[in-house]
Amino acid sequence: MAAVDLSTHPGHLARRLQQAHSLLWGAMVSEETTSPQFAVLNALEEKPGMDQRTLSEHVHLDRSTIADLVARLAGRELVERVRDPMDGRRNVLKLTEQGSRVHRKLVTRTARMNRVFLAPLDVDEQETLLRLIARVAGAAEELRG
Amino acid sequence: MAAVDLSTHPGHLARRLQQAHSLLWGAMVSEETTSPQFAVLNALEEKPGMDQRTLSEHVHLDRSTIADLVARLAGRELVERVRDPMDGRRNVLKLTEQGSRVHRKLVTRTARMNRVFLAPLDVDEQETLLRLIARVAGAAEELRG
DNA sequence: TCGAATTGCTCAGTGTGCTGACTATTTCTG
DNA sequence: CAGAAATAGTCAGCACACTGAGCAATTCGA
Repeated sequence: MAAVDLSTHPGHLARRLQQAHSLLWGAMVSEETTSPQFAVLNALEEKPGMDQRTLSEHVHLDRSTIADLVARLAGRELVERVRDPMDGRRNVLKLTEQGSRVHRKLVTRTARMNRVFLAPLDVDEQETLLRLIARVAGAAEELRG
Repeated sequence: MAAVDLSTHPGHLARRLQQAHSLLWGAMVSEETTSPQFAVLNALEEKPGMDQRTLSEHVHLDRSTIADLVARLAGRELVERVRDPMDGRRNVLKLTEQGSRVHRKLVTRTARMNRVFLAPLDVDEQETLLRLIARVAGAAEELRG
């Protein structure tokens, strides 16, 4: 059977998009703190005191991945992770002073990076792209909740 | 500083899109053969005899990742990898009989899966989404070639 | 032609991300 | 209230994906 054109395959394109993004992230935002790590810092800035399961739902990562990721952030003392005295199963998470500082710094940089990343498109197209991706991803996430 | 809305961040959306895709891939296409592996099989179906560097450019993965990936495919005897007698640096790659069979089977399944994946959008929107992603990813890839 | 640069691959190390199995704790139910 | 079910987290194992370092083979240039 003949080979297919991968540029019509959303999965392949999604991977390329993410790959391109992480390259630019390393150059323009941070080499130490990755994009998923930023997502975690951002979620904890918004809602301090979350446990890991709640956090994993917020940033759309599973519990194992969150555990690793939080452990790294805790190791760098950007996140504080303590056992909930009310419920011994939960880890309660919040940003440290330093974590908050890092988050603040990255917010400005990611804004700048996103502009550069989307620069090949005009403003209407940028809005369309984000909306369409969100619809497809959202629909798929809903299927398996 | 206040937290930002990650749903306006293309990197975060790209990750979610890819994650949703790989979930559906596992359910509708294959549990053994991943989407990047399919990309490799597809490239080798189109151009047998490629070396790993050329392959890595075709599927937009770096040499190390390709090496791992090809090793796994070779282990499953879907790909044949032999040292080029003309140029002792190169590995010459091609599909085995079995690799070709697997590719053929997955082509039909991925087509079906892509339809389901993009079903939340109408046909115009689907075309737009693919085109916009390709433009952003392509532009970024060009920057660092 | 011989040394230097280039090229292709491999390897170690790190991070992301999943599944499935296991542990500990809490909650629910008879 | 005791046993069962549900919940939160951890751990092992696998795959993807990158960087940077190193090795072997080829090609280029003085």
